[in-house]
Amino acid sequence: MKKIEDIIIQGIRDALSGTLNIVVEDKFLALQKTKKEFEGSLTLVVFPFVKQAKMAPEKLANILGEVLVDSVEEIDSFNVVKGFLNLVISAAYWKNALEYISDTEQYGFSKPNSKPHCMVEYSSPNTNKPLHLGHLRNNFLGYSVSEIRKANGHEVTKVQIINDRGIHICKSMQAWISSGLEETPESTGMKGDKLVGKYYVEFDKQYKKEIAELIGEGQDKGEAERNASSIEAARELLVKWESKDPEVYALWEKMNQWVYDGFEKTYDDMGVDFDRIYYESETYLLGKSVVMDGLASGVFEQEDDGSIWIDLTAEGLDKKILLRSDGTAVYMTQDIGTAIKRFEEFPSLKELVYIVGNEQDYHFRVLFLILKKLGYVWASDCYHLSYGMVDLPEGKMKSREGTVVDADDLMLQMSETAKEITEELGKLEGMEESEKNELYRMIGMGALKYYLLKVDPKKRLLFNPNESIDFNGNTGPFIQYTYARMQSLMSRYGKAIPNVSHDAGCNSSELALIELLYDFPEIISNASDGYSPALLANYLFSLAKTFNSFYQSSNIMKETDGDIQGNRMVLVQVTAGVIKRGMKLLGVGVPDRM
RNA sequence: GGGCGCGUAGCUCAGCUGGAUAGAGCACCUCCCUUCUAAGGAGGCGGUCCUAGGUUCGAAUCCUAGCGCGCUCACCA
Repeated sequence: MKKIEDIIIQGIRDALSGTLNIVVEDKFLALQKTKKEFEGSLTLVVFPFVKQAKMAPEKLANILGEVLVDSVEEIDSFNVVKGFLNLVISAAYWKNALEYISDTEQYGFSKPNSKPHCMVEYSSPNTNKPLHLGHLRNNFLGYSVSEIRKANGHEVTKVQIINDRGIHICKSMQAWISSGLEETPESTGMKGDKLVGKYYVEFDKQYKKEIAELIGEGQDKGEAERNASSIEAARELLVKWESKDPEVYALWEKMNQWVYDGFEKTYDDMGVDFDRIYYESETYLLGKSVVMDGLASGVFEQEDDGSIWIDLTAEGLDKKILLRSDGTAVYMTQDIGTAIKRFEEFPSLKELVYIVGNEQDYHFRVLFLILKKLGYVWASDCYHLSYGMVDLPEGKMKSREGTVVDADDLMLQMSETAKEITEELGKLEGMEESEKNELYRMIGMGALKYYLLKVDPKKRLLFNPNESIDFNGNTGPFIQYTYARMQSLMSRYGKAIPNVSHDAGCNSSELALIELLYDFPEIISNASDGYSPALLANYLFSLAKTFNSFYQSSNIMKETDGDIQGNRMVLVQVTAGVIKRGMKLLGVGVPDRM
């Protein structure tokens, strides 16, 4: 189906070159949506070429309008306000559009795997702590960005990297050992990640205590932090781990496994998945060897103490360490190795997207620059989707102050809230208990995911745990509710949805809905190119709102004209389809009733 | 201090590569369930778009400076 914008632009171009005998640059020939308070669907701003036309804006707009109405079949009428030419598109065109939408399978989506292969890295947790609210935003974003890109035709590989080695996990190990309790998830009934996290907290407590004691004995802060016996023990574990001391390695494997088991449950609850998992312990050695190669080729330089650096001062950045003097790897080392490994493993890869918080902006600038300097041409295909931190009303989440919002707790709480609200409304008569529970989860998770996804990823996000999350207004449940209403209409209608009738008239609320549905493909494309589930979320909200308005103003079941009723049912069906598939891209399910 | 980012209604946010009287949701106030699910709809109240300059026919949007906030500049991750 030919896009109305293209038809009109062509018409305008013809009118300009014909009647007015001027040629206008393409960039000025952009149509915009007509503002609500004016009549029409699309608007041309004529200011940019009044000079060329040597005419007052209004006169020019009127002339163009008249020519367009005559020459372009799809334009019914026009009106001019100052230099704005508002065009009214014929109902016939919109009915054709509706028919096209209704007849098009997977309307709005592009052919699978028709666009470049893209890898999306998200989640990327450390293995010493359970997942929290920040991870939720990360995971929901990563999943949704991936699904949106798929819908837009990209081949997508979802990956995560697990920071499974390093001093952090050694801290948990050290606290576990020194407790002497031999606690396991089985013996305590705790989720594995929670148990390991508990020991991380305990380590920190003990460590702080020792520091205070050492300071009391007259050491300065830096000394005390270095000399505390627990950190020395943890450091020793790390050294032993690197030399693959069997006992330490076994404990490391055991405790990491506990964490993985715990994470798996959390990922399952989140509804996210991965095609490939990378472990830092598997990639840091490659990183190290690449750094050594870079040293040999002169990209990097070595200090007297043996540490290896890159000097980026010429690029306006600083010097960055790539390998410690004792030869051990830093974060950057393994990230270099991991990126290379990925492009080797997937030769078709055309893009690597990192979903990582904006606190690491600098890290990724440096990483991409290093890869470029090392001569990897794909360095420019790497993109850091830098999302804003999730803040609480009192500021950052701080584990020390116990303000970290745990992912498992929050998800559970959302389902419970959904249950309370649903029971209060009491609309689930006759539904099975298990079905109800599934619904509560769907609504609770819908609220949570939508809440975290509706904001532009790049912006910081404020989360107020007390006010929690709304179920009214611009929310997931609002959209789910609208969908449930549509399902109710479909079952009430009780017969097959007919084809679009071209004879039936269209009221304004129907037209508004068709026009929005018409935008869906462009929204998918924009959300994909801009890595922004928020664009899709806000679109779905306005679609739901527009539907509700239509629902309220145009009674369907009571409509006596069969053609009109049929067209309305087509609208219901098509809107439901767009909402369902759109929400799925956000990772949110929609219920048949609620 | 250097670098990066942000500052729109009481609150949370939309406003894409400049376009009309700056929009939603929440909160507050009016109406609308003997009518397809009121988790809904219709309307009202509410804004010097941080400030000051500049570019432009036109600036919330682009440029410069200032103010405020955040992140970052580790042999941490």
